[in-house]
Amino acid sequence: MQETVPSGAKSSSDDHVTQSGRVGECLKPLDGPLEGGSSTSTGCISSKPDFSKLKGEICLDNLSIKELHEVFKATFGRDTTVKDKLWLKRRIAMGLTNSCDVSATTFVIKDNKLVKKDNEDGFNNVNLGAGKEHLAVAVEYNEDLLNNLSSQIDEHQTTSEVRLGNNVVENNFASEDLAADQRAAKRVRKPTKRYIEELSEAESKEYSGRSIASTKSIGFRPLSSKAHARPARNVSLEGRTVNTRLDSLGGFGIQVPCVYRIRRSRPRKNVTALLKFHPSGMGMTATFIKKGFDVHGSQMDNGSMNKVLEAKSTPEQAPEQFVAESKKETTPTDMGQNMGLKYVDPSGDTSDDNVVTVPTAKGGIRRKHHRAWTLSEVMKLVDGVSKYGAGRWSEIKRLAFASYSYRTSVDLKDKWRNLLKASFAQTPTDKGANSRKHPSMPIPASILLRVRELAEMQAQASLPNLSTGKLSACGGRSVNETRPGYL
DNA sequence: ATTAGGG
DNA sequence: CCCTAAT
Repeated sequence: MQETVPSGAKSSSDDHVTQSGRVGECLKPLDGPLEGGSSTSTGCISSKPDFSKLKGEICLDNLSIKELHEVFKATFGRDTTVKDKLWLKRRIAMGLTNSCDVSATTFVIKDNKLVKKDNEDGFNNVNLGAGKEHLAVAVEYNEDLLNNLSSQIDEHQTTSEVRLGNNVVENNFASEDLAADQRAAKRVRKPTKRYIEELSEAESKEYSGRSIASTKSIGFRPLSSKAHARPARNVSLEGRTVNTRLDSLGGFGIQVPCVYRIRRSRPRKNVTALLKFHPSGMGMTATFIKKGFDVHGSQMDNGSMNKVLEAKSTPEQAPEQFVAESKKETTPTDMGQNMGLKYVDPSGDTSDDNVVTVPTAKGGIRRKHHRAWTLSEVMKLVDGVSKYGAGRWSEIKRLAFASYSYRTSVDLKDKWRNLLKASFAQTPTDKGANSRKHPSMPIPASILLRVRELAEMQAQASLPNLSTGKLSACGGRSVNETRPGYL
């Protein structure tokens, strides 16, 4: 590919330089666009940054956009979509020189310095001292730090006043870039109040420093605390945190930024539940899910072990907020396996949750809680409705579902709606019951029946004056006050 | 804060 | 389940 870029193809402004040969900064790039290009030439498809691109003198002016992209990748460890040549050059120059001072329009990088080609300085700068290795090392180092930091940086540059030496410059650029890319990708909608609430909640929990599972690796806290100028403001939009995952790419130890989402937590009260909280069900495999289901079937009495996770080993799989802190040490796969093996304690606490990632049509992925309704829960719901009437869900929740910290009143309502639908849909024909292919939810017919009865009663109760006309407008207050279960 | 509905 | 509009 690189041969397709003849020297003449570039602007004519440069070619004479090489002929002068006085210093020869651009010589190598022209022989083979980049030193080592021949050795790596076949693998243009390689997805990992090729640091050999950074060796030796770099004459950015002679590079095609494609090559610039490669250099960019080698420099920053990530791809860019920017097509602007000048931008790329400047950007790379800034990255390599670790400085913003790249006012020049032609770029030759050498020994960590920017060399202007028709400048006498170039001549004086010929001494190739001990620059090369330093360059490569420096790049890698910067990259590392950069990713670490930018992972903690919220996308709105709250860190602009952070001082961490020269690297700050670089980091801000990185985040700015990242933000730009994402903006181009998609404009996410503003988070709702609830999102923000729960996020901050999750964070405060994090800070409250509960003694979490044994394997919690701290690692990130100290750094992050430095990185945030304003921790309170740290919550990024749409509830995502950017973390880095250590990729073992070709032994380079490159850190690839990836996006996690903090677990959303429903429980707002019930502190005891929170205390018993423990991470579980992370990185489950398909077989594991099955296991979980079996257990569920055998003793579907507590709401704790209905875990349904997608069988993916992707990093965003990790459910709990500990994800934010566990990386570096354990690769995602490691973690998944460990956790998978030690799936623990389906004992009946009503507190833990789990997260499922749901692919969105727009390409995004979002996580949602999912907790299968157990039979006991359904029963409680049903007789809760029978007692207090459908619609009085806050009541039902408070009285009949006190022990279940999840299951908001809205959940109850939704479930009831679904039950109604199910009960009315399936009953007419008995065949319907048999025809269900999914072993998912047996749906005890008895309950369904009861649901239907209740539903009818509710319906009648809410239409008082049409019936016998005896009780309608008399007693307490509203018509809803009637309690079908007792009347 | 709760409810009712739509998605 | 999630998200919103109405109360």
